[in-house]
Amino acid sequence: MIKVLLIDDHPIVMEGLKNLLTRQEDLTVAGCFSTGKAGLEGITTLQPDVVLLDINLPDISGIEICQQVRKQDKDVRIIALSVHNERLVIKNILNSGANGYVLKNSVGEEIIMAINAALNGATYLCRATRDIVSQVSEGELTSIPRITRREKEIMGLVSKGFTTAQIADQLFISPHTVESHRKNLIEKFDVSTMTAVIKLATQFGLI
Amino acid sequence: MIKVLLIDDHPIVMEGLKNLLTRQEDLTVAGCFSTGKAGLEGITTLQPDVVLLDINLPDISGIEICQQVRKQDKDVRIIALSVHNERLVIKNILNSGANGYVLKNSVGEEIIMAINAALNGATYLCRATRDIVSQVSEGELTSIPRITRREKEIMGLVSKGFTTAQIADQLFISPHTVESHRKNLIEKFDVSTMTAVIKLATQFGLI
DNA sequence: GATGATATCCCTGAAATCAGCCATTTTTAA
DNA sequence: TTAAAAATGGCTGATTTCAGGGATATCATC
Repeated sequence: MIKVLLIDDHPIVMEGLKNLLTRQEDLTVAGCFSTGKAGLEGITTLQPDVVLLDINLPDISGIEICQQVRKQDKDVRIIALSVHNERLVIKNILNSGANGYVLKNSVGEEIIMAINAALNGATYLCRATRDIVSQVSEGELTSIPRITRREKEIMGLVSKGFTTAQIADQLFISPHTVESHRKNLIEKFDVSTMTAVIKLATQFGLI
Repeated sequence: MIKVLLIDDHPIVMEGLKNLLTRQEDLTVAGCFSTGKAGLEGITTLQPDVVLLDINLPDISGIEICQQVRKQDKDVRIIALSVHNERLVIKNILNSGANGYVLKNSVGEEIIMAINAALNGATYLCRATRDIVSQVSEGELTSIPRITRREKEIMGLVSKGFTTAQIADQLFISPHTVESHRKNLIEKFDVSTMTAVIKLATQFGLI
């Protein structure tokens, strides 16, 4: 019996996954967790064979969870779930040690296939994702950067339409400092404008 | 027996909803649709009592569906489902004639409560949403603007980091025209920068 | 104690955006 | 068919952002 663990903060999605998995005779749902922290502990204590992991979690990002699990040298198979079909996410989650990537708007069969592929040591990517990956040469894809608390704060204010000067006023810091954070963000995301930063950050659930 | 119709493009969410609803003895799932177009037809032919409607659909937005149903003078109850908890969305969906708003990360019981409230002629808002609405005076909330195809195209390119001149080149139009579109977008979204436009557009699934 | 990451601050000049106007043509809807 | 909406193009000037260099203080971790 293959033990599957679910990590997703949407109870309805969780319900759907549970329903889907329990229909499979060779699978059993070992545990369900709605936060990254609880999920990590669950992986340690329950020792599942496969983890279905939502990327956008309220506390820790799925990517970080992936990395932490891999650091612990566990050979559990991880299949990432996401609503977004973005190059950066795909590249990053796979680099973090995931064994599959399935969009939430894919059909249930795809998830079963992803689980089976992962168990066989393969990596399953849903159709739309596969196209993207094959289109792009590896070098083009960069990683989702690690963002500091202050940078997150700046992004939030920028995305609300505040200018550098206004943000500086609100945070009681110099406009120069805000400028520095902007520049760092543009560099970290490897883009050329803050608009692009905001789009990515919004998609990744960073703001 | 209360007939419920589901419109959502995520099969897993659909599965979860179906599972949740069939556990209720007084409810029956009359139909499931994954696109707005099919959903609208379903409402006409199946005459459900309640519709659970995802806001972010691939073809027509949930808000437009709401408006169209109301224009046809149907007294079906509509409960909006969304992952986002944004003022604009809430205001707009309620103005479009929805009888409830539930976030997808809320528990199943909330959806049942929303259905019951809607059937009693009440409007149910999940907790997080209620707070937002009560915080803000009606006047502060504006509407999600209607965006043209060209404007959508411009937003997409802006969000990728292209400058006005680069976009003009790509679309074989004058930079002045691109400027016009930018200005219209900023005005339509009632914000002061394109960064804010992009954040909202991303959240609303417009790009 | 050293190292690295974070947060703070400064400068200049080029490039881009935004605000405020207006006008024409084509397409769509009433 | 008439009116409204969309897409196109234009101008000026003020404001803002971006690129490119810096520097210093703090804090945690190793």
